[in-house]
Amino acid sequence: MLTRATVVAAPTVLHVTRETKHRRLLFFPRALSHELAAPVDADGGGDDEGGSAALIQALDDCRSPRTLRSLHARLLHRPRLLADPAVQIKLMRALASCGDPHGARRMFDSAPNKNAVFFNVMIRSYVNHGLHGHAFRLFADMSLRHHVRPDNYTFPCVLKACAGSDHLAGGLQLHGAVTKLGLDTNIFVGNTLIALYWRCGRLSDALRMFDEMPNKDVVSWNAMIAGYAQNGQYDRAIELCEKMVALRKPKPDAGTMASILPAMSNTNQTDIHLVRKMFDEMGKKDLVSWNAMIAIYANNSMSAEAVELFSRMEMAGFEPDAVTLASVLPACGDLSALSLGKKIHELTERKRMRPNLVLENALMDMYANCGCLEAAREVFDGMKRKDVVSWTTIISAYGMHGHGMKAISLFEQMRKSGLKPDPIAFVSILAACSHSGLLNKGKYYFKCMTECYHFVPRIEHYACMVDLLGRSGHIDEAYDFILKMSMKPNERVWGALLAACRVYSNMEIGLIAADHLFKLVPEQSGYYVLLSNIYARAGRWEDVMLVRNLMKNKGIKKLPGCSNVELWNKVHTFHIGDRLHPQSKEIYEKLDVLMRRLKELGYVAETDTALHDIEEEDKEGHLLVHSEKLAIAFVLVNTTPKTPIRITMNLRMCGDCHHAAKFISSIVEREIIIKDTNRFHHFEHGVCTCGDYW
DNA sequence: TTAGGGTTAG
Repeated sequence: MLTRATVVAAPTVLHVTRETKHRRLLFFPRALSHELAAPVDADGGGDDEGGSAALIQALDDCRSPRTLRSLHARLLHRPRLLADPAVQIKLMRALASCGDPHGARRMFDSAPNKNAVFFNVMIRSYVNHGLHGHAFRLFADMSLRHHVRPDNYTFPCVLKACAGSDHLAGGLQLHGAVTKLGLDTNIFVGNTLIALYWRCGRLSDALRMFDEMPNKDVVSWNAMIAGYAQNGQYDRAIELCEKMVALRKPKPDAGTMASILPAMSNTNQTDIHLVRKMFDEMGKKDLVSWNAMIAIYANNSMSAEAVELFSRMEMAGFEPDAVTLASVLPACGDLSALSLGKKIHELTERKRMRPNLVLENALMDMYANCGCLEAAREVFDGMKRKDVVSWTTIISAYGMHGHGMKAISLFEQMRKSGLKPDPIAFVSILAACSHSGLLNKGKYYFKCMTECYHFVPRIEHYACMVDLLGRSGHIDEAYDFILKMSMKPNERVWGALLAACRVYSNMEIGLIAADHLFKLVPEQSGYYVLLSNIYARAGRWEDVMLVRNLMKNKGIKKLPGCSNVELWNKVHTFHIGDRLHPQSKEIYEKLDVLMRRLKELGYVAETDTALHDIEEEDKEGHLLVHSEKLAIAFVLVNTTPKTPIRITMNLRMCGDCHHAAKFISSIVEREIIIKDTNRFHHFEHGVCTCGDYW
C-alpha cells in the first residue's frame, strides 16, 4: 500500500534519477544502489516479502501517472525486485497504461536480455496508443535484429496495428507468415484476422476465416456480429446473435451487447427483447454492456426504459461514465426530465468529465429539449471546442424555440468559423426557417445546400421545404414541389402538406395528401383527425361523420391528448377533464378563478379549434378542461410566484389553449413554456415566441 | 493477447 511518505518522497527520488546521465541505470538500480542515499537492507529490498507483493499488485492496478511515479520511486529502492524481468514488464505495462508509451520504450531499451514477452508488451503499448508505425518497426526489429521469434501473442497485436491503419497488404503478408508457423489455428490470431478482414472490407475472407476456425469462442462470434453490424448488414448481425443464443454455446457476453449495438437503431420490439433477454441472462455485466443496453433503448425512442435502466445500473453499483451519460441525456430531453438532466450535469462537473465534446453536445441538447434555452446556450458558450454537431444542436434549439433569426445568425457564424455544415445542419436551419415563417431564407438555404455545397437533397430536406411552403400559405407551390421531387414522398412530406391544408382550409389538396397518407400509414390516427378538421371547418358535417365511422370500422382510436409536468422529481400527467389527481379540487378552483379573470380581460374561447376533437361535441366547457390548462393550474397551485411553468404534451397544442396561455402568462406574470410534438411555445407578457404561427 | 460502447435534424 502507498503511504503518505512514499508519495511525498517520490518527486525527490525522481529528481535524482533524472539528473543522472546514465539513463539506463534508472531502471536497473542494482548497479546504481551504491549511489542511492536511501537505506537498503541486507537482501537489497526495503520491505518484507508481503511489502513486495503489495508493491507488485499496486503496479498491476496502477492507472494514474501520479501513483505510478510514487511506485516507481519505491522500486528504485528495491534493486533486487527491479532486476526481476517480470517486474520490469509490469512497470512497462503500467507506464503504457498511464499514457506514457515512450517511457515504456526507455524501460524496454534498458533491459539487457529481452525475450518475446518484452517485445509483445512493447508492441502492444504502441498499438494501444495508435502508434502503428512504431509497432511495425519494432516487430521487424524483433526477428531481424534481435533474433527473437514472434509468437502467438505477437501476431494478434501486429494484426491489430494493420487493421487500425487499414494496412491490408501487411495483414495478408502476416496471414501467410502465421500459416507457415502453424499459428493460424490459434484462436487469438484467428479472431484478430476476422476483425482485420472486416475492417478492410473483405467480407468473404472474414467469413471463410470464421467458418474454418476449428475452435470458435465468444470473441470470434462477436467479431462477426460487429462486422455485420458495422457494415450495415443489420439483419445478418441480429441473425447471428439469435443463432448464438439458440446454440447456447458460446454464451453471449458483455462484448456481444456492444457488438450488436450498431444494428439496433430503429429496430423492432422483437429484436430489442432478444437483446434485453441476453442482457438479463448475462453472467458478468460490465460497464460497456450496461451502456450498450441503455443506448439501444435511447436509440429506439424508448426513453423511459433508458432512464429506468440507468437508475438500475446505479443501484447495481456501477459508476456511469461519459458514454453512459451521453446516452441517457437524450432520453432525459425526450421525457423533459429536467431534474434528472440537471443531476447528470452536476455529476459531470463533480467528476470533472468536461471538456468532452460528445457529452457537452448531449447536455446542450438535453437543456434545449427540456425547454431551457438559456442553459443550453451557457453550455454552448462554455465549450472549448465545437464541432458541427454542437452548432447543429444550438441552431435547432433556437429554431424549435421560435428564434429563427438567431438560428440563422448562428448558422452563418458556424460557416465563418470555417466549419462546413453537413446535411443534418441544413435540416436544422430549414426547420428553423419553417418554424419562424422565414420563407425566403428557407428557399435560400435549400438552394445554397444544393448549389454551393452540392448536397443531394434527402427526404428530410424535402419534408422541411414542404412544411416551410405550406405553413406560409403556399399550398399549391408545396404540392408542385412534391410532384417534382426526385424520390417518392414519404409520410412526413404528405403529413406536412396535410397539416398546412388544415391551417389554410384547402380541401382539394388536403384530400390528395390524406389519400396518400391513408395508404402509407393506415393506422395513424392523427391524419384522420386532421382530415376531419378540414371537413369541419368547411361545415361538411356529413363527411366528418364519414371519417369518424371509417376510424371506428378500422378500429383506429384517436390518441388521447395529455400534458406532463415535472414537480418534486415526479412526472404528473393530466388528461382532458381529468379529476384523478389528488389535488383535483384545488386545480379546478384555480382554473375557475383564472378563466373569470381571463374573460374580464377580453378572452373569448376559440371554439373553432374544438373541432380538433371528433369524438366529442366540443363546446366551450370542454375546452376549459383541456390537459394544458389543467397542467398550468396545477403548477400555479404548487409553486411560488415567478417560477416558470414547463409543460410537455403528446400532441400539437390546441389553438384555444395557446390563446389562453398568452393571457395567463400576463395575468400571473409567469413564463409558460409548452413543448408540443412540433416545437416549443414560450409565453411571456401575453406573447408567444411562435408569433401565433405554428 | 483477440472483438465491442456515447452527441445533432424532422
